[in-house]
Amino acid sequence: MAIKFDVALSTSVIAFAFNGANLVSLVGEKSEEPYKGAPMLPSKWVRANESVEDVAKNMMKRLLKIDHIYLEQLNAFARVYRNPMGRVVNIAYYALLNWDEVKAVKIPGYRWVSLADKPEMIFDHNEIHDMAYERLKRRVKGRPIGFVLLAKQFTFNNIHTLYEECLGKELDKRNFRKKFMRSELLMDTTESVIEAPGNKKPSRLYEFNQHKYDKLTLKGYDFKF
Amino acid sequence: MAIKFDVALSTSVIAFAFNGANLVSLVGEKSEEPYKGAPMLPSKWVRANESVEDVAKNMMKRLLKIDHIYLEQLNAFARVYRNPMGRVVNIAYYALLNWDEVKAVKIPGYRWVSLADKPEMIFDHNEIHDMAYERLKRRVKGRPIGFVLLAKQFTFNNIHTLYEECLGKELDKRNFRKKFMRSELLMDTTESVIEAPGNKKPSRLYEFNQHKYDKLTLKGYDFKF
DNA sequence: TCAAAAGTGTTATCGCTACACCCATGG
DNA sequence: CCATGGGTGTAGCGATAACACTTTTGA
Repeated sequence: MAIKFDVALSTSVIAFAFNGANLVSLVGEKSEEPYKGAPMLPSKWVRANESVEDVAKNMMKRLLKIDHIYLEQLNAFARVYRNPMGRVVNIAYYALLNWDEVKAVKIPGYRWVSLADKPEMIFDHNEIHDMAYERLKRRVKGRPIGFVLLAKQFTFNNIHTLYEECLGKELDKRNFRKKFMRSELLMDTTESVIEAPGNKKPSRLYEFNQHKYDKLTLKGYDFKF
Repeated sequence: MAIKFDVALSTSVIAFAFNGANLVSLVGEKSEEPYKGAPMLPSKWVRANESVEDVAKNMMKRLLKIDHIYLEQLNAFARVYRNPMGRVVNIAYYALLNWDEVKAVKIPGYRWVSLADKPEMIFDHNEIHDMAYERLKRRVKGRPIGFVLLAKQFTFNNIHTLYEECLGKELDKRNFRKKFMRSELLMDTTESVIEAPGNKKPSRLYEFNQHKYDKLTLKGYDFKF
């Protein structure tokens, strides 16, 4: 049977970041008709001679002015009629970003939205986004991804809130700290900060232990909260 | 930017079954040049108006003469040069099959191989297969998939061996039984069989509890062996 | 009656959960 | 000196892991 090169290829990226209080994701808008101006995930066409992952990576790097990004394939979305213009296979990635690196960047037509404020998007992009969030929730349990999402130094509150956000439920402060400390992923620094303007007592700052982190990432461990 | 419909689409399926002693998977061979006769995963081209999942499903149904199959998307394989004939995006699925339903079917050019005997395959099919096996290992822990792989009735030995095979390690007989029983997924039947020709004492047969199974599948539980 | 596989309990340890108060600091 | 969030410990319980002998049956 002869090959028929009659399908178009696109890629979308669901980029998550954590702004200290909420998980946020990047939403763009369509620049052309049809649906011009409608919310959509950051997406790009992929040509026959381009690597899908590279296209996705470069799109994000250009948008966010960063030179490194954590990307993972989410799924291929390939329903026949997902795009009214023709058969488009979308290979979607999900990305985790460090908020400090991206919060200052202003990109016309793009904005960070919390999960609660996520707008209706075109095509099957809502579905893609939902799947990415589900994946994130699972990943949080299986890998110490917190460190990708947090700044180099962070308070215990930061990481505690992050986990609560990702899992969508409250976690006991003491138990959480104990478990995390047992993992030896955190290193105490001697520094501390006043997190919020009104706060009185400063919080200690932590860094993460890259060595331990690499070992755990490799093995794929099990944090069960 | 105008859409370019210049990519070809294919699908491959990694079909696992459990023959009572080993996990096996289905390997075919290429029917045309180049690489005619070379081992490959069961695969099909997908036309612009076809659903990828349907093509995958129907391929397996026709091959194995079954009318239902458990299928799950594994990943999209899309490297530019994965196929020397041109840009082919492969959306791969992994399937779990009941050995009793498929063992008798003889398909020219296809054979079941144990993981140890898996041959070198064309393109990136080795990589696809490896990823499928990794997925299976994770799924075994997270869901009671054993029931998809086993016949309607099975001995405790069957399910014990299956889990050992999937996880690639030995599991204590008594602890395994206790844990599995606690889950209430198994129902004792009054029947028993002589498993192997030489065996003396017959083994009790179990069925699984569909009701409990559905609830657990839904929740996505946690079997930690 | 023997060989072979089936089937069964106990104990020590570890991790999880639930829960409430003191501490340090800036205002 | 007080208000605010930061930081800490313990006890009970349930799950896990390690471990070896008895039972049933066919030959």
